Amino acid sequence: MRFRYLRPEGSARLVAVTGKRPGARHTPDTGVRRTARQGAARAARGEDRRARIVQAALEVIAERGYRGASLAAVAERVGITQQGLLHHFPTKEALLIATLEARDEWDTGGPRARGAQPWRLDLYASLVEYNAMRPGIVQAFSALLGESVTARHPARDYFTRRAAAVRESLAATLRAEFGERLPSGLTPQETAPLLVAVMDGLQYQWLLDPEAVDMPAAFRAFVRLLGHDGTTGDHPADGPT
Amino acid sequence: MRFRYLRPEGSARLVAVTGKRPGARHTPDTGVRRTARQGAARAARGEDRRARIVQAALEVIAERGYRGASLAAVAERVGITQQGLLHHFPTKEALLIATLEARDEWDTGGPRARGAQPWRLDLYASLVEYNAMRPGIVQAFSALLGESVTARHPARDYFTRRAAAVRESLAATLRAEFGERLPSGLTPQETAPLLVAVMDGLQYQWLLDPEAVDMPAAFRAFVRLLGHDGTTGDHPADGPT
DNA sequence: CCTACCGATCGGTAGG
DNA sequence: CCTACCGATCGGTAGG
Repeated sequence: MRFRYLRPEGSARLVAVTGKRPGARHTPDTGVRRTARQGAARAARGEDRRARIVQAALEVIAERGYRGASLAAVAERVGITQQGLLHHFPTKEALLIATLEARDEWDTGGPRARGAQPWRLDLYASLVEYNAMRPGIVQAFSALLGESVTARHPARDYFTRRAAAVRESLAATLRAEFGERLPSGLTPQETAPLLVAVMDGLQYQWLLDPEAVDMPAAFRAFVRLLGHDGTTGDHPADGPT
Repeated sequence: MRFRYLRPEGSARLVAVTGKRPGARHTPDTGVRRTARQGAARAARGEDRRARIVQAALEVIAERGYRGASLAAVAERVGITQQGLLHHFPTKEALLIATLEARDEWDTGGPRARGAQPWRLDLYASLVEYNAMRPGIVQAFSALLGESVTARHPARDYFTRRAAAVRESLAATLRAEFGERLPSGLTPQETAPLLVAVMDGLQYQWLLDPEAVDMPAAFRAFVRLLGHDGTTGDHPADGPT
């Protein structure tokens, strides 16, 4: 499986552009004292390489899960050796952590700011719609969430904290929009875990059978359900997102 | 982790009771012509052994997922060799299939009858409550569901079909209870995938943080949400299950 | 970031 | 030809 949303350019192409072939020794500046300019360029190349490794790790995790993902497969996809990979990420677990952190940065448009104001509810609907356009990332994180409930999984703590944080953020969002009681009669505290469950659960149904499940539409239906107070008629239209 | 809900008796105990020690050769009936009675007892012992292997497989899958589960670990837990295990289940995948089928039998009290009438909605609430008492099984199947979205996973087809079947059954249940439009305004077809998502999604939150998430209460809140028509007051009590 | 490796363990099969 | 296993080991691959 390929994830074009994850790879704007093929790694083989990029290697060709930089004039670097797999198997070639690094540029022959050995023994030459490095200038500041060279150091900066080297650091930038390292950053780029790490980002491409994380992308490749996401792809391999999507295909085989974390336990099934070999460092060799990730390295091959990037076009480096396994030991080259271990230069940037000293252990498999370190690579996983970097991969988990990368998603948070994509989702929030940067490292999550401390004390950031809670999202509005329609921002979650937008996120679900966005996710429907990047099945590779959804697949990787759904596989990781599933694995994370097994014993001593390195992503367990991440998903536990994340779920709690999203529940809290959602409860605050619901409280801001509806107060202490939603039109449906539920409290924000009761509703938040249901919203998280719907988001996670719909992803599995959608990944397994995209034809059968319209994930964004189903999520919007759930949001409608939350706001429905029984007085807006029997046949509500698609309503505001 | 131990699953006392999965193992009413310890396997080591059972071995002692039957007077069979691991490593002992089979009973010395070699060279003696088998009677029909001996054949029947032998077959019964085979059935029991297969059931215990499936239980052990569920435990190991709960701990390590399917890809991480080794046949050796399953065999060790049963107290037989890996080759003894492969006598009963010729491949790892055959063992997985047997494990998946076993859950359906437990959940429905036997192999699912053809054309069985749809469950009532409160039967699903009971199932969620029952599941809260057997975290091991929930953990195994949550891990499998997560893995199943990865490439060429042997349980993918099972989970795809199962989700579709449960959606259909739930839609029929909702149609029988509410007709073509629920009090909330949603249709049975819109609601069914949300119910499946809530059941699956709540399991992950509950497994990761049982203190933070009351799975049965959350599911009951969702069922209330479905039946709520905006006219039952602002503070509905826990309501009928 | 390479070649050259390690201790161990994988799913599955051999003959008896 | 069946069942219920055994001790030993196959060719490959895992993370590091």
